[in-house]
Amino acid sequence: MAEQIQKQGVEAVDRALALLDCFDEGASALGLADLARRSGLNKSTILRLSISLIRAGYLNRDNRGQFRLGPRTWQLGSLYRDTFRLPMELRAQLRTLSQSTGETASFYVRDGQRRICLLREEPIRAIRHALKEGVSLPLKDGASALVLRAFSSGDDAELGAIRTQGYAFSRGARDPDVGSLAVPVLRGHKLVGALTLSGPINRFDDARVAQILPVLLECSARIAKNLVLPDPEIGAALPIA
Amino acid sequence: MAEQIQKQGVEAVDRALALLDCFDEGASALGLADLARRSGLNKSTILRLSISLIRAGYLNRDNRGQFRLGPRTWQLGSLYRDTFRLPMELRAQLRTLSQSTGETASFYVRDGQRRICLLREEPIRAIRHALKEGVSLPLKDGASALVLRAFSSGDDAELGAIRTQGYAFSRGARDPDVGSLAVPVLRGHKLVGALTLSGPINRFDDARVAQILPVLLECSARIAKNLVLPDPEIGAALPIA
DNA sequence: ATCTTGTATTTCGCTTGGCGAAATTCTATT
DNA sequence: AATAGAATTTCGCCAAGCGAAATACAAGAT
Repeated sequence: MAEQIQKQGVEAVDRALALLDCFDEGASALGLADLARRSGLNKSTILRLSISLIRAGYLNRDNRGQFRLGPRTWQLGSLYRDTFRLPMELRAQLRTLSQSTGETASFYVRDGQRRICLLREEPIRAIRHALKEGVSLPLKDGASALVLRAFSSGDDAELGAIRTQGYAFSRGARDPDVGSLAVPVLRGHKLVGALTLSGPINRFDDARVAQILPVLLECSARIAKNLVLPDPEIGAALPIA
Repeated sequence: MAEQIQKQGVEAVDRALALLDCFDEGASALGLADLARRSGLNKSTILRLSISLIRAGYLNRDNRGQFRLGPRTWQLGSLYRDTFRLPMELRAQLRTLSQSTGETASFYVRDGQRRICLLREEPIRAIRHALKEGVSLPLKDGASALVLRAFSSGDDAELGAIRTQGYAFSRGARDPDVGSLAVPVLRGHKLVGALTLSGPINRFDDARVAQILPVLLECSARIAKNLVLPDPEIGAALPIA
């Protein structure tokens, strides 16, 4: 009774993608040895895989032979973002929202059983919620998670309350230091994403919420007005299982 | 003397990445059959490869079984973008630049023998230069290409002129309908990228250039001032050969 | 209800792609 | 020159993964 884990997929591809996973904020350039250490792969394997990755533009090698991410990642990512057919002013809206409230404004979309931070704008302020674009978070806790679930077709349960009040508020649910307030952005009756304001928990009390909620709602309405009509028919993807 | 093309890299990886290439503006959701047609791969191969791609988040299947790009693409892309350590206000700067001039403002970086449009902001105007973020263009023609080459270490030749005048202007070099004006953004003496304004060729005559060049230069200076000091040591990547 | 057509998924035996230890070459540093 | 650390190439063995074909599923049409 050795291994019961079901192996599926294509090994070589798993490994190649694992190489890309080696990069992160702190490591934007990695030598062959670094990559080998981080990925646990044999150097010759890495070299072989890298040929394919480089050819396709996902990876690059600079002057010194260091590996770096390639431009294709950004291109593909942009394509993914465009999938949601968001109005191009959305970013500007987030920015004004962030400036007028002094908190981090972000836009989340649902992807299967996760939520993705598609866009984000931070205020210029010492203490603020630092949030990286692109991060994938669980759909379990947090104001945006609640909104995304409450307004998704299918999913429902006791989230009816949120659906009627039209917003969600959470204090320290996912991260004990963070408070957040989220409202849905709808195209007709279909959910597009969640518009969220978040910051240090102590700044998010009931009084403050009462103060910023109207701003948030008004912004959401403004965004919805600018959504192009053709519905991309995205529909919540199936759980990645 | 059959085939002389040198085969290298890992076949399975090439194929998996080829799957991702099947998606584009017009095709954000593809059925298995579509994918097979576009990629030329066997359906069972696609299914097998897709398991790995889905597991890693590069691909997704929606309710109807259609394939879509997954969130990891955006995450990786954002990581690539952050590699350049650009000030977060850069986007806002582009926006004001675009608004005050009425043309498309963009920021290009060099990546090997190509230039990548990292960020872009378009004006709200009937006729404008539509440019997609993430696109990779040759380093041959266009104002931004000239700037990127003129200010890269190593590369030089007769581009000295551009280096001394501090900007490049091009009319219809790459695309016959487009005119563009570009200036470098420098961190110390090292090139970070090119700041560019582009639009329909007829709006880009000498008089106009004289008018917008100062705005562009001033914007570049403002951006440079906000660049965080630690140089990421990017260095032009080697040609993809 | 029964065909029909298009699409998706699973099976399975054969073969070739690709694995990785070790040898080799490159490039600093002392 | 000598040493060491990193990058690259070689090559024989074997299982990973290929794909044709069979099967299952879904949606109209009759």
